[in-house]
Amino acid sequence: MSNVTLRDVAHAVGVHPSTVSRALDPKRSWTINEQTRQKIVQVAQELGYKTDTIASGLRRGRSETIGIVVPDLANPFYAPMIRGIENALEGRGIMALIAETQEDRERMSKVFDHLASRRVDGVITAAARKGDETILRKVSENFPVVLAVRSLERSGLPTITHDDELGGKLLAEYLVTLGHKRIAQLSGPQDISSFVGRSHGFCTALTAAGIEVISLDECAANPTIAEGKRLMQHLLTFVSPLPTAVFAHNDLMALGALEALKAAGMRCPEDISLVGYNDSPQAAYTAPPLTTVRLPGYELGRIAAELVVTLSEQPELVLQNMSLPPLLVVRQSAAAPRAGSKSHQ
Amino acid sequence: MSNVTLRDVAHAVGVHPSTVSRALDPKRSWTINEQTRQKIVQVAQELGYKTDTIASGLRRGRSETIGIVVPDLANPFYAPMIRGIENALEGRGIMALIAETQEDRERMSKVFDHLASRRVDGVITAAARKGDETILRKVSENFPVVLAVRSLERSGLPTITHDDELGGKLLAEYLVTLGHKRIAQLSGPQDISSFVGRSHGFCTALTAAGIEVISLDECAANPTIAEGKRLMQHLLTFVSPLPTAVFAHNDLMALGALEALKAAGMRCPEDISLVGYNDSPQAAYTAPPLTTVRLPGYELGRIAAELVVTLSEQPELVLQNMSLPPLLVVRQSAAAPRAGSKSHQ
DNA sequence: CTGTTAGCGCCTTCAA
DNA sequence: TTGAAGGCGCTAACAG
Repeated sequence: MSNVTLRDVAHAVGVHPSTVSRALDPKRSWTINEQTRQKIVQVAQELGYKTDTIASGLRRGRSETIGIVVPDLANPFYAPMIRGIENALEGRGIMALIAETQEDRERMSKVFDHLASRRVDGVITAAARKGDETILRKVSENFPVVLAVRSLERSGLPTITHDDELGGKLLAEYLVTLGHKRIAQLSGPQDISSFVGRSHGFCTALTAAGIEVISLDECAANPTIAEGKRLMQHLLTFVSPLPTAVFAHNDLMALGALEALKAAGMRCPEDISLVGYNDSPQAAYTAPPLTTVRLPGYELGRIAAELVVTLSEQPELVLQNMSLPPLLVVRQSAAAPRAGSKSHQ
Repeated sequence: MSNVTLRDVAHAVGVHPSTVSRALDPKRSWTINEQTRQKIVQVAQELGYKTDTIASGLRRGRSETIGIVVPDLANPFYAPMIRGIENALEGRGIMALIAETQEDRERMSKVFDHLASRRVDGVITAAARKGDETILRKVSENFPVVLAVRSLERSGLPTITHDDELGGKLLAEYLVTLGHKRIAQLSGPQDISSFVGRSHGFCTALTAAGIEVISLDECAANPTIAEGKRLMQHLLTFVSPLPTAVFAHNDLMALGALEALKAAGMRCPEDISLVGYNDSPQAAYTAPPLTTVRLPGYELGRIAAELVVTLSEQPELVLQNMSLPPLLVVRQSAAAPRAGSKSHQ
């Protein structure tokens, strides 16, 4: 039924397939007699003709497809970003192939193979980790690769990210303002730029305030709920006296930390204040609602999409990397330390 | 760099492209002399040859691509389902094009046009609403369309869903067991099968227990946080005496309802018990943690993916629809009604 | 303004 | 076991 081809339409109208092809392509339809064009359009419509993107792509060397690579589909933070990308794309008739690395380099490698084999016009990846430079650089010889959210030092790849350093600083200053003096952080994997940036901004700001951050001797293997929970348990067990405030490097880890807190009979923010990062869609609905930093995923997605499309059309273009500003979102998971807590010191 | 074609490999080895094509296809490589085959495989590897899925697809009439259509990417409930689908697909070298309808029929129509134009081998849609029958039936003449989560009466389309009726019943019985007698529901759109099923199972069970459900005169336009909030506000304003328990037709709506409750100074579950549906990833982390019904998204995704692949290979196959069982997940958003509340009666 | 020709990269005949 | 030929559906280049 959708096996209607250009030839069928051409035959029905009584013209050559090329003419149909031209008439149906906005960029070339002006070369066609207005009357013939209208007739072609009409007949095409009636017959239910739809351009075969595959065939067209083969001929033109473009697939009108871009890849989106995310670390973890279960992390709700990526939903807005994906949406931003798709919204930017749909107007251009481009569709997105979405794949997940699960923070595993081998998987990532396979994913990029698949995407390459499909001749995508470009890829946006939010899954870059230190050590991926070689793979990504090689891949980017075939099509533009845009780094989103996570950057990669000296990879030379165009990057749309977010000022994690400043975000960490905002959080630190906020906790200091509340009166906290014993402050810890639950670190995400240090081969991911975002977490390095957050950590650095956070620590620097606290040091400037004369406070030394309590960091565990361990980072999360992955920035997930499970790891957040594990690290918080670790902290509760081995750190004494306990901190009055904790910075979990993303909202997912904060959720896990919250769980550990509850399991240990500690209340948040009464006993320990907790802050996260990302302003994931669910951060406003946790118990207590999470104080966090907003990373504008939707906008970031839009921009990354526009960038990758531009690059796919003009590969030589060298564009400046872009960094979006963070926004502190104050909710209820952080409060002033109680006198009782303070006395621990 | 990845412009390595069959011809290049053939040239390098000194054989005909067909031979390379055969040697590299597991299903036909047995026709090839083992030595030549090994050499071809090796050279292909060295040159970095990757099958051009586009060209191959054009020739074979398969794109090794399937479409996933969801109503709302921001609904975290779909993440596990998408993951289930992708996991089932990746072993077969199939990739997924993901698109969102935002519960809008025109968008859905466009999405299917795009997918058809890309010659997908099949589509899994979780976005079906009453009235979509015509479009979907027509589309399914071109490639198999599998309905996931939401069914469509007399559409004749293969469906992997979940027993919403039973889910509603479980919730009703649980609330009755807790001692509730004044019970209301916040209904999702009634042109979506899931909500009809939930509502029906819920009401039937309550009627059997001699309780009449309080239903608002209005349903949610969409099953979203915003609509859940609006309906709960509506209920708090116009229903008197207030119910002691409320069933929000999905977790997102429950979140919104929770927000409205808080804004009105009511506590959950002390003043009003609340239950949701789906067991979305974040349901365990709300305040209070949400009592809900688990809809096994991951499994559902896997099954739907296997089904659509099977159908794409054997279109004539008629398979039975499948319905997965619900599971009541008791957390803390529902409790026995307080004496004070009861006295309202 | 429209038709002709050629070929994108692959795979499926058919022939050797 | 391998080669040759043809064409999937489309569009770019060249004629006319």
